[in-house]
Amino acid sequence: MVIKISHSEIKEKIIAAGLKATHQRIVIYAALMQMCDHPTAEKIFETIAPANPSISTGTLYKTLDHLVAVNLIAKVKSDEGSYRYDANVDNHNHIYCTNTNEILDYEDHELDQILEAYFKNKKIKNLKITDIRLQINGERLDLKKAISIQ
Amino acid sequence: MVIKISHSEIKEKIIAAGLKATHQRIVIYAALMQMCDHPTAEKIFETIAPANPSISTGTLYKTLDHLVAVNLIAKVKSDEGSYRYDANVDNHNHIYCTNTNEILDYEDHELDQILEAYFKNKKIKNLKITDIRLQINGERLDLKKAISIQ
DNA sequence: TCCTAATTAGGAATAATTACTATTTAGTAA
DNA sequence: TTACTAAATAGTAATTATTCCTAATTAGGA
Ligand SMILES: [Mn+2]
Ligand SMILES: [Mn+2]
Ligand SMILES: [Zn+2]
Ligand SMILES: [Zn+2]
Repeated sequence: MVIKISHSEIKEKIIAAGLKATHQRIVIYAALMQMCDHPTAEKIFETIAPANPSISTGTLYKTLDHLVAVNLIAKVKSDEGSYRYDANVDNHNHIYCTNTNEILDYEDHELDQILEAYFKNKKIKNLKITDIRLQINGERLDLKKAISIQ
Repeated sequence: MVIKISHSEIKEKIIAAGLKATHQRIVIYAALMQMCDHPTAEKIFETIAPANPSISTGTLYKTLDHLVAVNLIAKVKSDEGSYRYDANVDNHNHIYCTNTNEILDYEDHELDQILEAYFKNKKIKNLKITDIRLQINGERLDLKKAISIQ
């Protein structure tokens, strides 16, 4: 999902999260918001580099860490070597496409409620559950068509 | 869960999976079976190295890949930089402990059935679901005590 | 405007993994 | 048993993703 949001709104979100709204942070956060495919750090770098050739990879990684720390973005595990990032921090699940390496969002309020209800009773001793995420692994059948939730 | 299995049974499992049962593969697979904490490649290396000083990291990684490919073991994503491995390939979920970096098994047949039933109706267009895994993230409260499912 | 801590650029260093290549081995067939 | 061959391995170099380092710059408050 592409999130349509103005430059100044991004600035405000960064400040509200307790960070200085530097040019680098705004650029990186704005770029990730436009990218709906859970990009790697490298992909984000390639996206912002043409217009911002002076932003270094050191800054990119540190900025991504900062944004994760204040919960403006999320770090997503992947099956390849590198992590991927997500501008959507609302509770949602991911579809991992094993043949295309796509990571797609799967939002399903009904399922969230089922799981919430289930784990309300099913206590795990000595563990405070912070969140529960579903990882749906599968194969995209027709590579010419997109995957879509009915 | 520690899987109690004899050396020759391991050998047979490797052959049944279509691989040559070499000393290296038997040692690596046997080691992982004894380790219930989803170890990293490095941890496995440290475990086998004293008794098998000639097994190289190249062989270890290639062997782990082979065992994953034939579905004798599973590669498990982690929040730190390295992957972790699991001798249990039966469908089960993982508890990720954010403060201790433990990865624990969470087996729950009742939950499996709920999810299976749910996704039987909820079709996702153009996707063949291969499996659905739950990632339970949480914090271990008392570091002196273990986490246990009630 | 001045000050200072925070941030950044640029690049070196590290960690995990993969790639490479010469040597060894397992399994098969003569 | 021996010979053969493809597969596997050891040892190590290379690569990839990420982190670390340090001097310079900057943001934002006094
Ligand atoms: Mn998303
Ligand atoms: Mn296990
Ligand atoms: Zn997402
Ligand atoms: Zn497991």
